[in-house]
Order: sequence, then structure tokens, then C-alpha cells
Amino acid sequence: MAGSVNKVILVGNLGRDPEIRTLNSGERVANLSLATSETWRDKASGERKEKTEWHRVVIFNDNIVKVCENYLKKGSTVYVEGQLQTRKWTDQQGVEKYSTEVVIQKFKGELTMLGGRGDGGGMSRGGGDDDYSSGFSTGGANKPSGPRESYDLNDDIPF
Amino acid sequence: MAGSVNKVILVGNLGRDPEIRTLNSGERVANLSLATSETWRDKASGERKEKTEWHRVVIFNDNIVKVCENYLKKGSTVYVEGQLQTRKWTDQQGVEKYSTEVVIQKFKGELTMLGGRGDGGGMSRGGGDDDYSSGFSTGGANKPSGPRESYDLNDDIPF
Amino acid sequence: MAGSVNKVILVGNLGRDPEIRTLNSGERVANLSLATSETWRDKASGERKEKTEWHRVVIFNDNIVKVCENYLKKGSTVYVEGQLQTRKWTDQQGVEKYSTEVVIQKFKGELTMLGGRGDGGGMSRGGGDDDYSSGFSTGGANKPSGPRESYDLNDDIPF
Amino acid sequence: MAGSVNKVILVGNLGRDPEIRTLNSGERVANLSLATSETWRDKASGERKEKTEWHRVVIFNDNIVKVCENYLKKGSTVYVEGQLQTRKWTDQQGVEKYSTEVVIQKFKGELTMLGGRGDGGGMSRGGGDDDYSSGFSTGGANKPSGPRESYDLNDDIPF
DNA sequence: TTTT
DNA sequence: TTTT
Repeated sequence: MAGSVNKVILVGNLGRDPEIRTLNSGERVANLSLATSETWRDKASGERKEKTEWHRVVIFNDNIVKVCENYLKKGSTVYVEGQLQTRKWTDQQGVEKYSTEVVIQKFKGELTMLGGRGDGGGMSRGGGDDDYSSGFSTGGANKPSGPRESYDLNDDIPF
Repeated sequence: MAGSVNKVILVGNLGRDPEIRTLNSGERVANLSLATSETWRDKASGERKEKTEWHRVVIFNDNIVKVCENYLKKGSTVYVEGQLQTRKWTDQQGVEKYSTEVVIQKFKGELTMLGGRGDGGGMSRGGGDDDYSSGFSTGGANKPSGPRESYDLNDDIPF
Repeated sequence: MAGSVNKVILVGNLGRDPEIRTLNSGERVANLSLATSETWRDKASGERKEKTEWHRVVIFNDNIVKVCENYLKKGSTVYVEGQLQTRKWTDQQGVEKYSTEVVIQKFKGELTMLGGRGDGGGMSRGGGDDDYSSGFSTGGANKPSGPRESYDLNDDIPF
Repeated sequence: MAGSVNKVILVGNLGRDPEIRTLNSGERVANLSLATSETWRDKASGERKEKTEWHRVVIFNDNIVKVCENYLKKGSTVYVEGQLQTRKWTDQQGVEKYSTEVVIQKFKGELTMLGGRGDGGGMSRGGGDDDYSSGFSTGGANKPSGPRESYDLNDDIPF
């Protein structure tokens, strides 16, 4: 295929605390229940209405799992960037079901804390790590070394 | 809620021709089956692997429905920008099911043709309209009246 | 051209209060100075570093101009979605300059309030309007007439 | 700062072949000149109009630099995801200038080939690498190992 | 079910 | 300077 893009961008609030589990492989996974809402005024009745959409976010990136564990809770506002993925599973009655999730892979996607009620006050990020971050953002990288401040090309002119 | 964002960006190919239906309200709706693929080389075996994700795109914007009708077909490459929306429905056995879709609302979202095998050659967009467009892009338009809560199609099954 | 996309997504804080001006046409324009920051730990020195990028956001959508006027101030956190646009202008010495801006057109782009220090407390949106909104989001609106080619502000300098 | 986001998404065509240079550090950098266009019908005159925006894209990720070198040329259509960055420089007359660029960092951003006239036919990506890719997409990762196909949580239910 |  |  000549290239494709699968990207989801959400800003919303957690409906409950993150759930973190350990797979048989030892790998940790975080699950978030994230709400986005729209409000509008109904043209006919003049009433204000609201509709909330709930998103299931699944995180396989361990740096981001740690942020979920240490900083997020019910009510936290987050920016999430991931991929749409539909998973098939079978319930206890043997019925096939589908679940569509926003997945933050090990090497793809981001999560950035944006504050909100759930934040326990402090914004300090905890020390001792060598992560690259955009504020409380986490993701994308492996062992980055910071943004580029300048580079030595002197024949660059705006075009 | 202090503002939220719900945005999906996809670039992929149509798995079949667009399906266009007319609702009881007279409103037209287009459905796209859009594939995005990832390929990678397996570290262990060294083999090239591929995984395809299928997305159900539902379009309520009539300008975009017209583009689907006139220009898109199986194999077309498109850029789609919409919202994630999960819809509950009941199948013929009375079982509740959920379908998560990428929705292009009447007044939100975009679709841009990017070529691909399915394009029947001509790129001319048809005249006589006064639409704003970015290339073959369509969207962003007028007179919003709130998000869609439900629509009366009962033959929709997750795919 | 077979379709193109020009989209900028920013979440950051205002460095100063919004500036709102009226063009000769009577149209109002809001300018925001928006900061995004990245922090990282320097691999060599182990020090925490930060780099801030300043973005000039220019808003031609009057609903969003009103939100800027009524709700935003220095310190506010906002989500902004617009287009990249580079404008050429001539300074008082007759030197040609270029300014690249994130533009929210009349019929394209969004702004969503996400809280932050600058918010004067209340989140109430003001009544009497029939706007469609996603939280405090505003945008996506009607009756487009083409992109903006130039506007008559001659005191604009890159910042 | 409580987290920020700085993201640019472009789909357009290259106005010329990629320029690739080597910095004093030995690091390679690719520069792309990318066009995005909008067309619209003027309401007054009824004429079709077009406006093209040119974007300077700067790439520090070596995997993506290789894709530019081997597969892209004048006319190629690409999807680019990067960060907005403004760089100050001094021209030969000693005048300070600013250049705003879309930067694909070493560990951030993506480039995906979408075809277009410039593509020399072959889509084969060259072998012997262990890169993760989405079609011809490149970026984001370091040593990824492919998308997740399934995971062993059996208590997952749609919510 | 697409695409390469 | 691209593309249709």
C-alpha cells in the first residue's frame, strides 16, 4: 500500500482511575476510560444539550504506563494521540464481539497531561528519569536528547 | 467540561465502492470501508509482515456524499478527518451490539481525494457549485445544529 | 492538485492577553501569542532543559474572536487548530519580511479552552447564542468564500 | 508548563527534489519544499481561484532522510507530520531574519509517501532494514517490532 | 474488502 | 518550485 495514516487525537477527562495490568509476558498495559463531550443549543427547543462519547484507550508504552500510574486519576484532563484498532473477542456465552480502541503502541503515540480536577496538585514530574518530554508529554521516542536548538547551515534562506 | 477534542485522521484506500442511502428524513448518508495498513519486518524471523485495519466511515455532509457518489470507488485513496462515535444497536436476535465509526458530521470533518487506483482518471470536479475546497477536499461547512444522536439504519453490522 | 492538507494542532498557553483589532472592512481579527514548551533531560550533563516555541495565531472567525475577547487572557490554556500561512510584508525601512502564522479562517479551524491560570474562574459560556460547540470549542462554520489572501495590518512584526 | 502539543500535518507535493546535506557533526539533514493548495470559486466573479502555500520541511531523522534520498523527487506526494519551529538567522548583510519550518526530529514526526507524479514507478522500499513502517511511512520509532495483534486479557469488555 |  |  502506498502509505497510510491511522491517527486519533483526543482531549478529554478520565471517567475513572487508570487500570494497570500485567500481561503474561510481563509487559504492563494501562487502560483509560476517556470522555469527550459536545454541547450545543437545539435550534427547535432552544435548549442546551450535551452528548458525551466514551473512548477506551489502551497503552503499551511503559513510560506512559508509568505516567498513568503516578499522575493520572479520575477527572484528569489528558491529550492522547494513538491509533484506531478493532479487536475481536469472545464473551462468556461464546458470542463474538468487537471492541474498537485507541491504542498507544510501544513506539507510537503520545499522552500529555493537561491538568484537570484529578491532578493531585503537584505538577512535578518525579526525578531520576532520562525521558524526553513536552511538559508532561510522553511518547514517540526512545532515547531522545531534546529538541534541536540550532544547526550550522548558513545558507538557509526563507523561501 | 472544560473543552474537549475528538478527532480521527485517516489516509487509506476504499475496500469497496461507497454505499449511499437515503434516511427516512430524506437526508443522504455515505458509508466507506477504509483500509489502513502497517508493514514491518519481524525481528525474530526477519519476515516482512502486514496488518490491515478496517475503518467504517459514515458521512452526513451532503457535499461530501456527492464527492463519494461521483468520484470515489473501490481502491480510491482518501484523506478523512472525522470524529469517533460509538453506536449501540440491536441485531435480529435481539443482542445488543456496538459499532465504533468515524463520523463526518454535517458541519465537521473533511474528505480529500488523494488519487489511487480506484480513480477513474478524470479529476474534474464538476462545475456549477460554489463550494470552498482544498483540492478535492470537502468539509468544514455551515449551519450546524448539534451532533448526531442516532439514525435509523437497522441493517448496519460491524464489519 | 489531487488534494492537499494543511493543518496545525497546538495546545499551549497565551503569553499575553489576546489582541483584537478591526480591519478597514469592519471585520475583526484576534491575535494570540501562544507558547508550547518541551522539556528534556540532557544526556551529557544530566540537567533538565526547556525550550519554548512561540506561535502567532491569527483568527478571522468572529465566533472565535468573541471567545478570545470574553474568556481568554494571559496564561489561558487553549487547543488551537488552524492552517499554516506565510505572509510577506515590508517593514518601515522597506525591507521585505516574512511571517508564518497559524490562521483560523472564517470557515476553518477551531479553538477550545482548556483552562489554565488565565481563566477568570467561571466557565459559563454566555447565553443567547445558537452556536454549536464542543465544550468551549468554536469553529467549523459557514458560508465560506475562499481563503484569505492578505489583510491590511501594517504594524505586524514577527515575534 | 502543564503539557503542550505542537503538531503540523501536511499532505502536498514536492516543488523540487529533496536537498540533503551533511552537518559538521556528520549528521544528515533533508530539506523539502512542500506545496499545499486550496481552490475555491469566487462568489462575486464566479471564477475558480487557487492559492498555494509553500512549506519548508526539515528532517533530522536518518531513516526518513534515506527515504527522501531514495524515493522522493519533484512532484512526489507526501504526508508529513512534524513540529513548528522558528529559527533566527543572520543574512550576509547582518540583518536578523526568522524562518519558520516544519521539523521532523530524530525521535518525533513521520513521513509517508502517497504517490504522485514524482514517484519513479517502483514502490519497493529497499531491503535489509528492520524498520517499522506503515506502508512507506517512516518515523516515530526506534526499534519497533510491529503492531500488536492481540493480547491476553480476557476480561475486556466494551464499555 | 483496499493498496504495494 | 508542486499538483489538477
